[in-house]
Amino acid sequence: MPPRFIFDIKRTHSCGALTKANVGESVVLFGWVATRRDHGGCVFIDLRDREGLTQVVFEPDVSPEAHALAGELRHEYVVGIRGKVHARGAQVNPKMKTGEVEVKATELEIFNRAETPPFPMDDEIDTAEEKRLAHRYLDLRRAPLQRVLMTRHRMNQATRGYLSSRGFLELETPFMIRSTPGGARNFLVPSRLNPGKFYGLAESPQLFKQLYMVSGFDRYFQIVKCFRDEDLRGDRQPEFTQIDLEMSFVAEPDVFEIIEGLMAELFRAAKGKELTTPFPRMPYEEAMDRYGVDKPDTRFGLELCEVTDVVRAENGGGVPLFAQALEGGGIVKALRLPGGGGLSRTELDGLEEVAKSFGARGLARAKVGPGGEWTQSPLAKSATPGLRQGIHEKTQAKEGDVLLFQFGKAKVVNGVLGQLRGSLGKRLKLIPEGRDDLLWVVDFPLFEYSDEQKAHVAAHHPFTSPRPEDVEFILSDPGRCRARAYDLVLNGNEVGGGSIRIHDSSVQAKVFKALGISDEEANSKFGFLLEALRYGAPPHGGLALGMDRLTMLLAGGESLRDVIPFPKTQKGTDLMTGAPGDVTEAQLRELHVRSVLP
RNA sequence: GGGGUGUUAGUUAAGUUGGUUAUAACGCCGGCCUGUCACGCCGGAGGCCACGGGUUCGAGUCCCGUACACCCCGCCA
Repeated sequence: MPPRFIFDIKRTHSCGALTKANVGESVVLFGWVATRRDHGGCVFIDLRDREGLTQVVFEPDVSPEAHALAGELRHEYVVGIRGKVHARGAQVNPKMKTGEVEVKATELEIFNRAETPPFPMDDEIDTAEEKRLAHRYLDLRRAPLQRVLMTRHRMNQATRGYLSSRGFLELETPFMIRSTPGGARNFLVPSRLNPGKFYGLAESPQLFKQLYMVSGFDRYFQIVKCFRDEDLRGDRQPEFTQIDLEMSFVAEPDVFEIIEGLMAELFRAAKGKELTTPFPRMPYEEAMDRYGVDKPDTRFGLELCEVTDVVRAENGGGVPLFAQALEGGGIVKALRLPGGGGLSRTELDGLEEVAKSFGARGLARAKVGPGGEWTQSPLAKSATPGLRQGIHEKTQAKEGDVLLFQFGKAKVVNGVLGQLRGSLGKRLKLIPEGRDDLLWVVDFPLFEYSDEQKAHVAAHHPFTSPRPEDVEFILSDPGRCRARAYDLVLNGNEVGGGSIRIHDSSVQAKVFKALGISDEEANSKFGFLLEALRYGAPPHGGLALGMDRLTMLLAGGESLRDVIPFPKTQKGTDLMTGAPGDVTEAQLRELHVRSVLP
């Protein structure tokens, strides 16, 4: 029996490995046919594996058998070849990593033929994402996706290496846990053994990592899946991965130092870039004031400017809408576009549409003329000279600028202008290429008032420690309490968040009370935590990084779907497997579950 | 839950004021070709115009609904 590929003839190189140094060697390559160029007399193929491409030539005078069989090759056939490495001489292809050499095949085996793929396995394709997701295993053959997943591997390895070296233990936590109130909606898993009862899939390992601290493990980390049954976005998937960690006997600077070191490792692993540490820190209030968001993109200016004082000093400045906003306890803010006077009316109308899409009722604006007058503005007629001058001073507006205004409730004003600023940054190309800005946003409020629930809710989560000096206000004036919480922001994206936790059961009980969770409910749902905190819990805190989002930002990608191997669509379906799918009546009966369709 | 965009060969797109047989490129199939690497040349096949209604003498085109995908708001402690 002749020698057989795989069994007797082993692979000697990857398809990305051969160089001039290998000329003259006999090599064995396995891989996929990326392209074929059949000249009749001789046949070229580019053979592909995850490491790259190598040109293989079949010539009748080298091996008539291999040449004949090569005529049958098509895209994506899986083959093994043996042959000798030759220098290409004058035929070098500078576009290929292996372009200085080629392999003249003496033997060819077709391991598997392939149907014509629904789309090409090229680097750049314009095939609809829907089609790519339906055949994700083919999409993943493409080099850009392979590169992303290799980057992800390096990031995972860097995380494990770095955190282990800093004394963290990689410990696991359960996915199937008790469903908890508040926060993200849980996916529910019916319990066959306990009729009518359900597990919730963990939205994060939060409580378990705190319990590890109570147990004395001191430092924990995990690269862990989390599950949230909320509506999807380009940057939100129902199951996603966090780098989760927790530390005992620490305050904020200790967590920051560890994370800054980790981020430096991740940037190095992902794209070989060196970061400057420590990262700047910005209070939440300042972020909202200057940028209108709690995750500011500091790579460009275009900061918001509050002009409420000016309006008040001018008694409304002749603008009834401004005056009304103030009477209602609202604020007035402006966004100055330097040189925005060059924008056409249509372009400005376009901006108004953008603002409206973010929830604005309109977008008052004014072009600043040579004498400081306002033109093309609904405010131009009524605004007093004092108002204009005051606003110009505050915003440093000059001739040729455009001022955009929002007024009313601070939340809406900041929301609209903040999002408008972000969209203008991209649209006007204000973001310097290659720049990465990392910063900590600190001093978040402990509670936020929810209009919908007519109650205070935890701004971060209910286990976040208040600042010690604010503990006395937890029940009397919750809005005043600041939290020991912090977010890590990269280029305007929240990539991580965490806090110093409550390690005192009486403080924890107060927070539950402020959140409107009764003693009974707290004991029933979080009794184990309150109890654990009574048995000697160390001061502790930690943070979780959004691994997918981080990979997207570091490896490049428009959406999380570009960095998750098998992602869900916006409706949470898997176009390849058809999940979620039907189940049988028998399965439901066994689970004591009945489905009631809308 | 709300708003927007889209759906035409395997893929990406074109398709005029509603009017004969729905185009093109790439891919695919067959033939030719010994230096290509976006190989080339010749020939060919391939369509429930997303689905369901409606208007009309006539619908890919107009109207209504549905499905799916994507983007945004709400939501995501």
